[in-house]
Amino acid sequence: MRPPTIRDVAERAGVSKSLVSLVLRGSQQVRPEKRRAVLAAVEELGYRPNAAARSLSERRTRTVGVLLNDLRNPWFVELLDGLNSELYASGLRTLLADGRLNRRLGEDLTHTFTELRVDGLIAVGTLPDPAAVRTAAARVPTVVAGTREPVLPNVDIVAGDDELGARLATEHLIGLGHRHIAHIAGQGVVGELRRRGFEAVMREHGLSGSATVEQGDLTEEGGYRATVRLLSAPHRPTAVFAFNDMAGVGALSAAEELGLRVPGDLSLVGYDNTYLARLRHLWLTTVDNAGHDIGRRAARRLLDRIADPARPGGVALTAPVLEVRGTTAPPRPAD
Amino acid sequence: MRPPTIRDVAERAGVSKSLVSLVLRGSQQVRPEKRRAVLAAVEELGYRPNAAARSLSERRTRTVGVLLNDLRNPWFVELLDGLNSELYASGLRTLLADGRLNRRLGEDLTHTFTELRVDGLIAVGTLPDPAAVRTAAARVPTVVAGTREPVLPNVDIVAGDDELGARLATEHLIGLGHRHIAHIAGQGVVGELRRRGFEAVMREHGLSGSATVEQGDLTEEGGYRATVRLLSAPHRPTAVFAFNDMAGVGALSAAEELGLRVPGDLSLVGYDNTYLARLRHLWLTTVDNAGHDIGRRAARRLLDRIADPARPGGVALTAPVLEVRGTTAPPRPAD
DNA sequence: GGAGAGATCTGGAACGGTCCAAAGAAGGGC
DNA sequence: GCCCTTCTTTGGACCGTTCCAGATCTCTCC
Repeated sequence: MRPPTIRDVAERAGVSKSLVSLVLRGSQQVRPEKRRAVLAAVEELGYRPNAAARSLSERRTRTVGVLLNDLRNPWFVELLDGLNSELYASGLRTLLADGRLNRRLGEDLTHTFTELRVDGLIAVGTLPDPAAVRTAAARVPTVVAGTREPVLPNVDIVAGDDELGARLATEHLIGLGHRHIAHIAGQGVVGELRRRGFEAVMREHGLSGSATVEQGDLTEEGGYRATVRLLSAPHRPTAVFAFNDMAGVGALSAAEELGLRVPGDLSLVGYDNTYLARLRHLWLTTVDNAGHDIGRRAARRLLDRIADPARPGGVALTAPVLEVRGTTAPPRPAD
Repeated sequence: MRPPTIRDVAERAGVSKSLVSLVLRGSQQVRPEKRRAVLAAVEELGYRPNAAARSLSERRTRTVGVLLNDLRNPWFVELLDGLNSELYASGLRTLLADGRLNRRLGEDLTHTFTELRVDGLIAVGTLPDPAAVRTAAARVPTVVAGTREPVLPNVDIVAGDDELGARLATEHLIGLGHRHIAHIAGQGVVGELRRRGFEAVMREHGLSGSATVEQGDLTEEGGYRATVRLLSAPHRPTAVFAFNDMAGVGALSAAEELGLRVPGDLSLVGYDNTYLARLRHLWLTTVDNAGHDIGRRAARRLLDRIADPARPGGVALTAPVLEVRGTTAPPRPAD
């Protein structure tokens, strides 16, 4: 009971397998009656082409591998959405691998992708093993999306302008009248860039002295802990700019627990404008990092790179936009 | 500049391609020195087997297709996680397709999977096009996870016991002393089952008269709207059991906006125990639906079905557990 | 009626693996 | 030294497509 092959179809339609192949690939050089005969046979047998055989022969898979850091991070999912839609429109399917899940395996996921001979590779976010991306990029057209590293010879980078985003958030808080502002920092290059933007703006306004940076991580828990530390310090900040929305929500909880009202006693800005920030009950002021757009641009870059693998790599930054919601306000006049 | 093939490796190692194949598949029948020579050649050439060629010849792909409803739903992601880990352990890789994204395409995703000749198929959640699952299931071993339909001849179903979960939530509220309880209903079979569980328990306690059902959907927005309607009615409920956590969070927002305190003035229960419910700032009492566990069980079912495609389909339900957090309390005595 | 030009159609060689039957090598017993 | 058995190794068929060179058909024109 094997699935029918192109030969079965040919036999049924009374033509050669080559003609079936022509029909299926939409050739114009086929007489209408033969075309109909072939299509009828396809229908009757329920024939489906075998993708493995096709890609073996064509030497390409029309498939792009996506190496993702963490599916639980809503921002990545949004990026993925943009990526998918653009790639799909170009007839490429997408193969997803979550690196977090298989962290132990390290390089293994790129191994899988190279064995599958994917036509391209997209690395989303900071990955556990940058070396794996390097070796993969030597074989397959590769684009890095949503982060700024690793920087590699023939690899494009598509990301948000994190430094600018951090500047927007900080300027907003200063504009409201805040002076003593804290930043909950993230990890990796992205964390570094956002911190740098924060510090630069504080410096420009002569507020370096009242700028605090507390290390957190990408989770709610990390944001919570960092905020507890910040708010128990002798001279507490009146505003907190968190590395991302998750950390921002953690900060919200900490403030509440310590009896501070947001935004009355404490202003709060997140980052990414995930659906978390849009939940009415949180309604977090945040920086919109345009995940969907970044995904689409990464896809287009990859298509260009597949067409011309040797083209020099470049960095494309998307400008983020501040999204003001309910967690920011001027500080208490008494302050 | 083609990637090296098994023949290149054979030539370099001074053996036949068959021997290379044997070494790579771990045969014990190879003399150690030859094995070493082959492995050295593999290393030097950077050889990677071609998955397409292999699956063409082996007539299987060691790949499972996962048809997902919506990656934005955290519960599905958790299920996926369980699925992945179990399948990976059995040497199967996972191919993910988000049906929501490609809704217009309808059956197209199962088409893709059948063309790829995946060894198995997992349909997660209520899918836009159940007919597509039916036709796919006729060709490929299939398991439905996280929902109760479609019921098909040779298809297993692995899901949470939604009716039981709803009963737990309702019993909890009644146990706290609530009498007038509302349910925000979801869509599809799952919505139906949870509503049924709610209504059954209310009836058993002679509270049918004070049970209200308001239609919502799976989103925060839907939960918000439904709750606004519920709370503006003349005889407002003292507790709300929402179809899922998202809707529960919407309800939380609505209550707050109308000046009701949770859980003081209104108790609230969600469903799924997603990370949303675990956010300290929300701290939602909810029903843990064991997504990870369901994923693993679905994977095991699929493995069994791949081994014996003709085995009769069955339904495996996981018992959910109530997770009491901060949004439920006894009603105001005055009530 | 035949040549020439297109339009259609076909056989067979890839593509890169797996697997099987059989060849070759090595060891054991007489 | 020879035959038999057990290990190792190998050539070649096959998996289901695509693609190319050439075969065959159909027309048109002289």
